[in-house]
Amino acid sequence: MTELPKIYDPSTVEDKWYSYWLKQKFFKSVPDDREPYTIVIPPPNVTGVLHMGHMLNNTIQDVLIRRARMLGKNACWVPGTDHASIATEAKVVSMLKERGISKSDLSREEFLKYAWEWKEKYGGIILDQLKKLGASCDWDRTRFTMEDDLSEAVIDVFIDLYNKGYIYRGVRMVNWDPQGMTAVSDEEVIHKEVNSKLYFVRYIIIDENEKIDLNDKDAVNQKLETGDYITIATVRPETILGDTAVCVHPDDERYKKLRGKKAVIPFVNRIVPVIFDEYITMEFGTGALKVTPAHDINDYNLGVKHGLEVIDTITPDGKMSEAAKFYVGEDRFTVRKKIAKDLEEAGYILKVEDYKNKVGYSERTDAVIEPKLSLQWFLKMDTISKPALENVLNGNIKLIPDKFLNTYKHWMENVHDWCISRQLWWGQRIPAWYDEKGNYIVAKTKEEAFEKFKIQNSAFDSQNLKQDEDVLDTWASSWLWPISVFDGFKNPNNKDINYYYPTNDLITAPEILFFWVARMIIAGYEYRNEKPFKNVYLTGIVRDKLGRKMSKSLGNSPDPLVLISKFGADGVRVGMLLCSPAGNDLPFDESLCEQGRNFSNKIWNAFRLINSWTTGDIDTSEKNQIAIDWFSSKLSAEISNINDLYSKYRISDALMATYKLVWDDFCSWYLEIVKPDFIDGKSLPIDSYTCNSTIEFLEDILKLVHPFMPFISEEIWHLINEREEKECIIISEWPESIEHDEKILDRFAQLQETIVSIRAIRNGKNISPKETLELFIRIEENPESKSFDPLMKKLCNLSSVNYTNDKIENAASFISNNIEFFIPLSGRIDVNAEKEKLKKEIDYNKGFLKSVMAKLLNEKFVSNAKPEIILNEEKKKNDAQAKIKVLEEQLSSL
RNA sequence: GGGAGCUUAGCUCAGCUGGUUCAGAGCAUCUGCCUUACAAGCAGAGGGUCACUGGUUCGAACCCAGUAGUUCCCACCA
Repeated sequence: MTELPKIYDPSTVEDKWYSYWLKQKFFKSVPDDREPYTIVIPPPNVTGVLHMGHMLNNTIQDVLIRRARMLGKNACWVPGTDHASIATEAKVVSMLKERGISKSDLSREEFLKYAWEWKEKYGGIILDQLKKLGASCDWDRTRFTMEDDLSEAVIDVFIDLYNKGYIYRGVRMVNWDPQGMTAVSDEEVIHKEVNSKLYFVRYIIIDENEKIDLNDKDAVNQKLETGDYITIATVRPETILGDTAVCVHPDDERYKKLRGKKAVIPFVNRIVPVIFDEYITMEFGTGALKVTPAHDINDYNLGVKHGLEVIDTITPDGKMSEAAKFYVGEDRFTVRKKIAKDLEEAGYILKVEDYKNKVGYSERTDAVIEPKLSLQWFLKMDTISKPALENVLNGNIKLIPDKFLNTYKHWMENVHDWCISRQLWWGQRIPAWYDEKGNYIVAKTKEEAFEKFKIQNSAFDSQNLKQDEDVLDTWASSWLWPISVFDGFKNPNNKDINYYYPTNDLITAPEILFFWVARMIIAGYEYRNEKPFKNVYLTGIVRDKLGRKMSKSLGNSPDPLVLISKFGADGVRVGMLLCSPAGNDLPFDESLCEQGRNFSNKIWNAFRLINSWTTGDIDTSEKNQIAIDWFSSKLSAEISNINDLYSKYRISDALMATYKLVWDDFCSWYLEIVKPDFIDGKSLPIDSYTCNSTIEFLEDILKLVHPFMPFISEEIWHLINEREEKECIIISEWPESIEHDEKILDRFAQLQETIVSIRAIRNGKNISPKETLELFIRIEENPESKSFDPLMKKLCNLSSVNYTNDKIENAASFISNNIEFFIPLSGRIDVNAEKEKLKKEIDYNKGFLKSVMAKLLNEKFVSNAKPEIILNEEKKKNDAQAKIKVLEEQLSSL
């Protein structure tokens, strides 16, 4: 018997077992005859560091993987990282900036060299951090979305989709991020409500052929004074520089007279047409709209419809362009203030109102998005997305929890074409090649492109084909992840993809349901004609105590590695899972990890107790036999309960059930019954049958605990016994639920109720736990009841258990299962207080009886309710009547 | 502007097709215990008008309608 510390110390244990598991290749998976169980990790950003969201997400994955492994499945968890084009490029740019290097000074190749250096240096950090958590990924399968094979898959898919007619190139209004200097997709724009100003600006109206000298201040003022103007409300006065029309509703009586007239753009003095369109909301603002086709999607559409000029007044980095003619080179927000002031001074502004509107922000850089016309690549979504909708709606792919079905459906039914090009360097470069005239061909290589050009035009001989400068959206590679990690593009019939695909569960955050999950499903059906996963488990968002999202800028996110060093990985895992039902936000608090750590310690000490026992040649007592029979049934019942919870993906509930099984049933009840007495400073020996049974129970319990707490379970597993090299809990068999005896469970539950009542009396009367008590039971002595006597004696510190036909005077009493119990307490009974207590109890039971009787006397109840319900009410009636009778007797005898 | 969800104990959440003493769990709180496995512990106790209002029903936390609060998603109203 080894001396074990009173407090479990995870620090040494965790690294030891993690490297042991690695050494034994327990995480490794290759196709075999077993049923596969597969998870592909949602690849974290290659530049990322582990945050609480990752912790939650990966803990859940590890729990599922470890349990599947124990269930005898071939568990395969594929790890990897995402190149995260815009986020990584931004990081590299700022890193270079610190070193005094500007991106614009570098060639594409030079920049990419720095970027790869950065990736090599920092790219693996997050995966190493996952190891600290205990993640049992098959590290030999680690993939990166920009490694050669995966990039090739992205390019091949692009070409394929282009050839199928799904990809097109077009001028579109895109969401332009002036800070990242790239287009971003609709999904990457976050709309926030902001306080703005609504400027009411007067536009002078003139007749079609009217000549007016707009530099003549007096002439202009006269126009404004005589009312020859239209007032237009705008929140973006700087876009006035790009106005090319004024628009009103054709039915608007106020503006009928404007037909055939022209408007003068203030300040710019450009003469533009007044157009009429039903798009206008007459009630909004003044019912008139200034049209800026280059900088607003609606205006753009109007422009297309009415053949308006497009003047692009804003540069890619958000400054006024040459075309704006004024304020050239100044930032758009500075110009907004300046032009407002200048217009005011020139008398064009009628009034300014406070106004709340929604403004789009870039998810990545938080810059205000500028709608901008540009030439981009798009993926047509309408037809390709159909199977992804159908197969989620029909339950072929399950969303957990299913409350996300509605939003999923809504999104998929209104899906927009996906802008897949990004004006960045870090990522897969678009395989389109241009000749000098700007004609292009989509092809994998320059040579292929050349050949294709030649097929179109045999005289083609341009040697200067240029590849598109843009790269593809990151999601254009991650949407292929479940297929590409198994090389399903390069080699679509390989052993791995055939075995592991479709994967089982995808664990991810609801925020990327559309970004990623939906698109993976689309790609799955397009390229494998099969779903990529069977279940999508959507985790909650980890928030702080104040309900705020954890973020770096708020500084409210604890460092997971610090938490692990404080509470142990097991403790943190339990802490994360304790209150995180699927789809619910998780208000994180360190105290949860503390609870997890305490649980580790509880298990540790249960083991310490068992470990301290010495066996002797003793018969098994009836008391111990009862405990063993009971716990055996209890364990079995709980295993099936826990299995059921897992099957419903109720992971926190499964954890809580495990927690209570260990803490309450095993430690507080079972061990307290069987542990040997302590006499003369020495623990008595225990019979070997009880000892062995207890160890078997402990082993099963450790197995149930293992998915949640891999380290401590493995540690104790090996402390129990010397084991073979590969005899580890991580690959042990998940315990089976054998048939259990409900009667044993019921009888023990009754016993527990009695014991709690006795302890309550002791506590209520302030009697020291050391003082023994006598118990009288008012029934005929019988063997079944008597068998519990030693057990009650031990757990309640009783000196004797007696059976009696009479009432006991001067005793505290209680009723349990319609049996009266007495504990003589001469001199410590307050008769009045007892009377009060009894009266209260009688009142309660009478009230209860009354409500039961009301039901039973109600004809409609008797005729409508199901027979078993009525029977139950009858039983309730009888029980209540019996109880009242006993209580009244007691009261009268006092 | 449209849509979806949520509201149960101080906190975080269970509560399956309306019916068992159904109002629950964990944590926190309070009381008493340093009882040789564990004070990171043991034993016990107190906490709730199930958001509000009405309806359906013999019976409602659960079904229906409305109201309020809250969260999320979608959307091009200047």
